[in-house]
Amino acid sequence: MPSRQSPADKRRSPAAPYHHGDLRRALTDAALMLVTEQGPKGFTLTEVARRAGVSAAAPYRHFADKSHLLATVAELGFRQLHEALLDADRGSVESRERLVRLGRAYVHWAVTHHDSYLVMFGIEVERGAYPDLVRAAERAFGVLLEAINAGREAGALRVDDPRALAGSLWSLVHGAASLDIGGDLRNARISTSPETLAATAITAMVDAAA
Amino acid sequence: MPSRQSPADKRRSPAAPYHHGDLRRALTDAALMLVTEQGPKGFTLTEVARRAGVSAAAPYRHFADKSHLLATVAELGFRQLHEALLDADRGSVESRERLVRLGRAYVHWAVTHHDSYLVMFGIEVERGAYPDLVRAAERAFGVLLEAINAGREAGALRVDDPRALAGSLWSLVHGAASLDIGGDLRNARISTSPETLAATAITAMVDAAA
DNA sequence: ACCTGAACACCGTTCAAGT
DNA sequence: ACCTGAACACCGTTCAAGT
Repeated sequence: MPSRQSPADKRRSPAAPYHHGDLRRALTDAALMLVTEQGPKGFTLTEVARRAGVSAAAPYRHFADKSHLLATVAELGFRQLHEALLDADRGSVESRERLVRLGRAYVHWAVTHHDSYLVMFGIEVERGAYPDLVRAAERAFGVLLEAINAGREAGALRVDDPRALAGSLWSLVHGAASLDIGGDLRNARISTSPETLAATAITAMVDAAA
Repeated sequence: MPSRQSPADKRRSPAAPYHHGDLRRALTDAALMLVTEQGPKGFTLTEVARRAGVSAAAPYRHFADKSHLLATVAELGFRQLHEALLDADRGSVESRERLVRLGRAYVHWAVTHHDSYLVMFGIEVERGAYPDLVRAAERAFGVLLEAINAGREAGALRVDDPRALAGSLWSLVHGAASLDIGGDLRNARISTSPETLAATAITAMVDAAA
């Protein structure tokens, strides 16, 4: 039998773990787990509530609707991706090497977190409607932009619109990741890894601007 | 009042337009219309049946499930895209010009048929499970592959794995189209059109292999 | 303030029954 | 052979009612 608990421990009672706790947090945790387990297809608000131990109506106290909860999951994804890019950016000096590393890291994070990635770029969440989400995406994008600007200031890159180059590079890595995740590269019998697909193209693009 | 009809005209009777006709065809037509009207989000098998004038259960005589019908819509999309690529390929001779035109045409078709494109590459339909769909996609991809092979045989392109180059180019155009459709380019304040984003990168990639 | 229970509208899917 | 009608399980969402 469970040991007696003082009133201060009420929130940790096995019978009612979250009802007095941080339900919002519990829901996002459960949502992230559900997404990585079942993918975005099997994602159900009812199931998330079930896992958090609350009724199906409870989430509406904390999120406007299902999209809103998914947007929160997507935001967490962009934060993680941001960290992964910063990690990859450590110690790089030369522009080409730096951009290739960032590209590889982007694709690698995406394919190893494909379910999160699908939520981040899927049609279920209208990204423009969630300012926090847009900001999180922007910060991740900023790592790429900074690498380009650094190369430009160092004279290694000759480019009039850094955002345009960043857009081309982003298109490339997003495309490679998406086609790999969707199984389309395999269906087209392309045996090269999406990381390498991106890396060789990045090399060509950077050299063209050198 | 409607004019009398002979028994042979029964199928055109206003009260029962499709019940004796080609329901399968009527359903794919209605599905395509619904997708282009509401997008893949609002796509409902029940609504498709409603538009075709049949009960919600009727589609199951012709399609295994909702995914199967969507796969058929996706297949039609790949056929259209294939045609658009063939059109763009007419009269091109020089490799670089040819690949840039194909890239522009791909992105342009995608963004002007964004709802079809989302079905073609969305998570609702597991493409690998539909051989006809895979073949249709392969044929469209083949236009790109042929352009690369032609350039290689003409000595204009120096590339050991044509499928790898094709994969990089596909990643680029798919990424540019997807980011544009999802509103992510706008959110990131990238003002360059996705067609141009792709075109400049393609030029760089082809030149690197020249 | 936060959560439950019940309700509503709607969907995907199945199946016995009609023609 | 092809379609209907009714049914089932399940969802997203709302709201009055409980604590």
